[in-house]
Amino acid sequence: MPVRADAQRNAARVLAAARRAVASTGLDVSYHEIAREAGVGVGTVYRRYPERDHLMAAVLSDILTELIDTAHQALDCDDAWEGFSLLFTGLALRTAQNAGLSGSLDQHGGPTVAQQRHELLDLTRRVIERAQDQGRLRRDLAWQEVLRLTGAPAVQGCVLGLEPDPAQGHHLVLTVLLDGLQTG
Amino acid sequence: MPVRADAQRNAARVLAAARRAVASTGLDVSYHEIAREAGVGVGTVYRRYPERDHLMAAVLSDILTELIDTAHQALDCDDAWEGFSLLFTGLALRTAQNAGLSGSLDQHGGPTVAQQRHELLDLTRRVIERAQDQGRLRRDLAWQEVLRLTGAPAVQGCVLGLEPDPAQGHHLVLTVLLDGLQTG
DNA sequence: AAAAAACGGACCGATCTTGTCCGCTTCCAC
DNA sequence: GTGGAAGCGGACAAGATCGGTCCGTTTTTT
Repeated sequence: MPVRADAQRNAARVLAAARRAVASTGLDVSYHEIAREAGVGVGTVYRRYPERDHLMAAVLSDILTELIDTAHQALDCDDAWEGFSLLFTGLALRTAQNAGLSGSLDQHGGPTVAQQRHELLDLTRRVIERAQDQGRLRRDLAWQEVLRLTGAPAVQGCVLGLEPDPAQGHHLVLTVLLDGLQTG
Repeated sequence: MPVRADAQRNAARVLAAARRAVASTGLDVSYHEIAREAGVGVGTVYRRYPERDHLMAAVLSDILTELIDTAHQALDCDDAWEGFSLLFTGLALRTAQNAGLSGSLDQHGGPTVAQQRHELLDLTRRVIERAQDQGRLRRDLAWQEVLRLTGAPAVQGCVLGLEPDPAQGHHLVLTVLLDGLQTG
């Protein structure tokens, strides 16, 4: 007996809703809110993911899959700087969108997530080192340090009450960061 | 009849605790948590600040006072770039430390806070424009945009699980940002 | 030493979260 | 069609947390 059609549809809805909810609220978002966001009952969410960690692992895996794809595209660019910019932008935007995630990837998420993260990390290192080899990217920063900079645009707001324009804001930070990362 | 000694001591404790609590949790931190942090009973906190807005105004005013001081130091520097770097670093660090504040300065905080913010904003604009006049700071960014960039290092964590080294991390982001902001 | 001032935290009601349970609905096989 | 299994939804119980009060106790001052 195959999986019922409505079950499959709802499973997709729940995962998508969970991604949105985690992005806006953080990893500690409640099941009820995810259910509301998905337009299903809480029971459905609990039935699909009896363990909170499984849900979070699914969400994280979803995000990592997209990033890994971007990393492959970056490696396919002939121009190493172009590839680096592409991946750096992708990482920064994802980080910003999922600011609530913090560093808690370790706790939640099983071996799959760990493996995906390792894969992404390896791809990223290659993108960065390649750009450095071509002399386009500052060499005074280790690749881990460059990576850490992708978190910079994850700005929530500003003490000074300036409206954080999400569309232009990110673009602005990224421009200055990339200019700062380029070799003179 | 003068203010009792223990009352004075506790008032200071509460304000300091509130600053710490707001910095780590945000403006919506609970009175109970502030009391716990301060090592006093909740009653004491409520007695001192019956209105939540008054407490938050006190906290914000405390922070703004420090920043205004930094801004004056910046204007005192003969080298405009040096002054800009000083203020930019100060703003960025404070922003990072108080990431939870978001843009909600407007709601909370009375006229004093508003006035202080205005003063800080004005000083900052002068520091930035002076550096641009001396040809040391990129002119393709309006001063408001430069200011917005100070929020960039307010990184909570990284999707990739790299430990966000608070000491070195900030320094790193700031270095690259400042390099990106400098004129070629 | 006694009055005044301040303190602490138990306590109350309201709100929010986790997790369960069961009557109702939807789907699939025949 | 139709019957029964699989899935659904959301009311509900139990626990945590929050804002805010109140009063017996401690501390300070005179």
